[in-house]
Amino acid sequence: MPQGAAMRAAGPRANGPRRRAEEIVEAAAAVFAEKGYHGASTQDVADRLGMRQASLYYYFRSKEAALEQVCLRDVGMMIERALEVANGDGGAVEKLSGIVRNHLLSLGERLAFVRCILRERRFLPKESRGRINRAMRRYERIVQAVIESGIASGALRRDLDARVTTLAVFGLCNAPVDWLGKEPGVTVEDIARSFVQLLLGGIAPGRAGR
Amino acid sequence: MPQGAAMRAAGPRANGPRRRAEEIVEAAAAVFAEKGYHGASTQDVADRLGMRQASLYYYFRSKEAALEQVCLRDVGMMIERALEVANGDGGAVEKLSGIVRNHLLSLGERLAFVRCILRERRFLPKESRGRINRAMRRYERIVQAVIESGIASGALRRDLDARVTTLAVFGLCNAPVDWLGKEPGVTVEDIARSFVQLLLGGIAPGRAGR
Amino acid sequence: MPQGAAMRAAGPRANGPRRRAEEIVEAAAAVFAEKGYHGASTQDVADRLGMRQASLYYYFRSKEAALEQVCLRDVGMMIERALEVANGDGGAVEKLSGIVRNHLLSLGERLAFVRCILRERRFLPKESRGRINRAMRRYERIVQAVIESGIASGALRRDLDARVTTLAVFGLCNAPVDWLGKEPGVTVEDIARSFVQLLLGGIAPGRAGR
Amino acid sequence: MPQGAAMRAAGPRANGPRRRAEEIVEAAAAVFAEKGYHGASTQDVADRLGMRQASLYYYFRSKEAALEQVCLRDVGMMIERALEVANGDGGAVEKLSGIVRNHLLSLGERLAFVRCILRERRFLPKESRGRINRAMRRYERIVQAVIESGIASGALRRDLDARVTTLAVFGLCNAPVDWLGKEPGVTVEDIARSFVQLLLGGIAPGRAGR
DNA sequence: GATGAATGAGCTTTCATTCAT
DNA sequence: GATGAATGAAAGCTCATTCAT
Repeated sequence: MPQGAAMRAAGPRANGPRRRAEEIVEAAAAVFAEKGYHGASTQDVADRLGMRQASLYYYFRSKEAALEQVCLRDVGMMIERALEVANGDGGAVEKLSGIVRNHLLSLGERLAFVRCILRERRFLPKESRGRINRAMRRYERIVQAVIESGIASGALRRDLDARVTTLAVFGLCNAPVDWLGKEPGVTVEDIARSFVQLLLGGIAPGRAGR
Repeated sequence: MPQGAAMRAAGPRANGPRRRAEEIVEAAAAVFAEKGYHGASTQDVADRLGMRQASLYYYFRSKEAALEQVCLRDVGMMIERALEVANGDGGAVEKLSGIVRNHLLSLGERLAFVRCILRERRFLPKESRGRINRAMRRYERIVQAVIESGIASGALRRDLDARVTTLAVFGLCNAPVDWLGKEPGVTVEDIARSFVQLLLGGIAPGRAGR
Repeated sequence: MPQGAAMRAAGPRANGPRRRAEEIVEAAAAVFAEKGYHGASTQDVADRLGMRQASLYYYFRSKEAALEQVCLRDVGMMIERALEVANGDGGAVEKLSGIVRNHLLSLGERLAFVRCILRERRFLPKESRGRINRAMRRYERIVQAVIESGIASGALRRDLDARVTTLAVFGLCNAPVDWLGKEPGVTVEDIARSFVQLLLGGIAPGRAGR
Repeated sequence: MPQGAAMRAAGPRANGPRRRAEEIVEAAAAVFAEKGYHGASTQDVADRLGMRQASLYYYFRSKEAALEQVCLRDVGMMIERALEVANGDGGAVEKLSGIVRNHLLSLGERLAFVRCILRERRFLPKESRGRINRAMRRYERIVQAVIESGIASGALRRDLDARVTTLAVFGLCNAPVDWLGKEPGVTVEDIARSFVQLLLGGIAPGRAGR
């Protein structure tokens, strides 16, 4: 368990000053992911940091503001990774494989954050929720563009509905959020390999003349 | 609150006494699905029924008990439907198609309930959460058994990992919980057709000799 | 001290149900008057009633709402009394005397309320503050109209500025809010008599030809 | 809050060190007058100075100490002005006019301070409140002495109650604290003239033989 | 069956204050 | 002189729950 132990600061101030805010965002992500935004208290977050609850408010205007930070933290990075792949060389199949693999890698590395983005962002107030949603739609559009161009070029099956396919890809790739780490013997790499295999070829054996 | 006059709805009343409890479960499902279990108050549930908040406690011992009822309501039905298909005639491909279609139909009909089962059951206390989890695992096992027999019989690709494939099927089929009704022009039927198509054949065109 | 002792309810429920809200308004008035709105806590109000603090919120949406009730409670009555006099018989001098006397009587009877109206209403949110201010201005206008008609008729000195005179009358009549009950041997009746005497004749002896 | 860059105002700084404390007293007076002592935060005071909140504590031991400074600041000056007039030449009528005029002038010049003295001093702890109260009573006694001697000499009406008259004079003279600056077209000079006129002659026309 | 009244526990947030630097 | 960081205490408010009626 890479998170349970040893995170109590040595005294007040042990890391750089900018770092403290990030520590809080990380603790908030972990706590919100575990208990849900509304099920978690700011005290829970403080406990995880060995901090007094009131001190959190030195760094964040409100609990909501902390959730917003959590949700914004990695969205940008995931989009950039996807964009790089989408703008790189290779056909639609290679691109999609790359995007899926990257997505699952991010998910494995930053599970708490992704959980918050997917499940807790809806509790944000309208405005900041809008900001996250726009980012997510940008991400979706990148993937959908790859799929559309694949369909057009014949790299993907011509009878696909691009929109539903995009939603399906995301649904599939986000699913591990619910069970990652709980399925013994299943690593992110396993999942990535299996999902790519499944997405591209399906679960039925090759259909020669279809 | 001393708010003088009445508010009794004319409609809902006049049904049997057993029916009232079900109305409450339905209201709770809707409210918990919309606001999250912890984000919803019992007052929210009462409001939706034109009832006083204290009256809910005539029907339910606690908020948690209501959530448990919500989560248990349809799980049984979904399992039965899956079992029927699994025990019926046809190969693994047909069975899987049938199960996916049924699942999506249930999801479309009882969206609020499924949302609660998927997202809110984790807030139940250990014991009742265990009960739901056991039901879900029974459901999964039915599907996994179909997949395993399909792999064994060659109806499905032999290089699949049955466990991950099962998780993938569920991940895919549960995904619409997040966007059903928000994607204009996409019906449950569309989704079912697309998902079956995708699951079985993947998104890349047929690969003759693999 | 007509308020210090014996107000603890015998059990829960001892007075009528509508009465409870009024008791709270009265307690709030007393507490806000004594400690200032921001210096008083809802706990202080609850303590004075032998009630739990949370129970206040069964009757009032917020601390601010309680202050609003306090401020609105007697304003209407004071205006009505003034209107009655203003619309009654008699010259401007008699009317003004009557209004001053009534005002001081109200002030003596409902000291805590008047203190809140005068000192604490400014802490209300814009909207409800506006409501109180409008009532106060209506009150002022009644008095100013009497003064203006008095000046016009010659019942009052012709060289007066009606506006400043009105403000002066109110300033004088509200002043006892700061010391009523603290000046030994000075009753409301004394004050009323003295103020009328002063207002009408001033403190210098009669000036025959001015 | 980790807010990187500077905010030091170019203007205020560069004065002597003693001056800074006075700036703070002035800012505190303005803020306390506007929001009330308990409604104002030390942050509000710091904001008004472009200062960090913690820095205030270099100059003042506590918020209360700042209020005490505010309340003491001008009381002495007002008393001295009153004493000068009281000990000067002229009859009671002239002296009273002078005192009233001076009081209103002070009030106009130092509105925030006077507001705090009148409305906020009651929130001081016993001891320092006592100090202010003693000063106020000294002030009152000076005025009351003038009134008493005026009554004795016949310069003022013989049927007056000296105590109530003193309270009335103060009540009247302090009233503008509530509306000064909000009554369009009314200057301190107007008020002074009107109040003297009113106090001495009342609002009814001269009564020759009373 | 249903509700008005009440409450204990807990929540987010604010704030005056301290202190090392 | 001034400040960033932290904190204890308390505030207003919400909420699930209880209970007499």
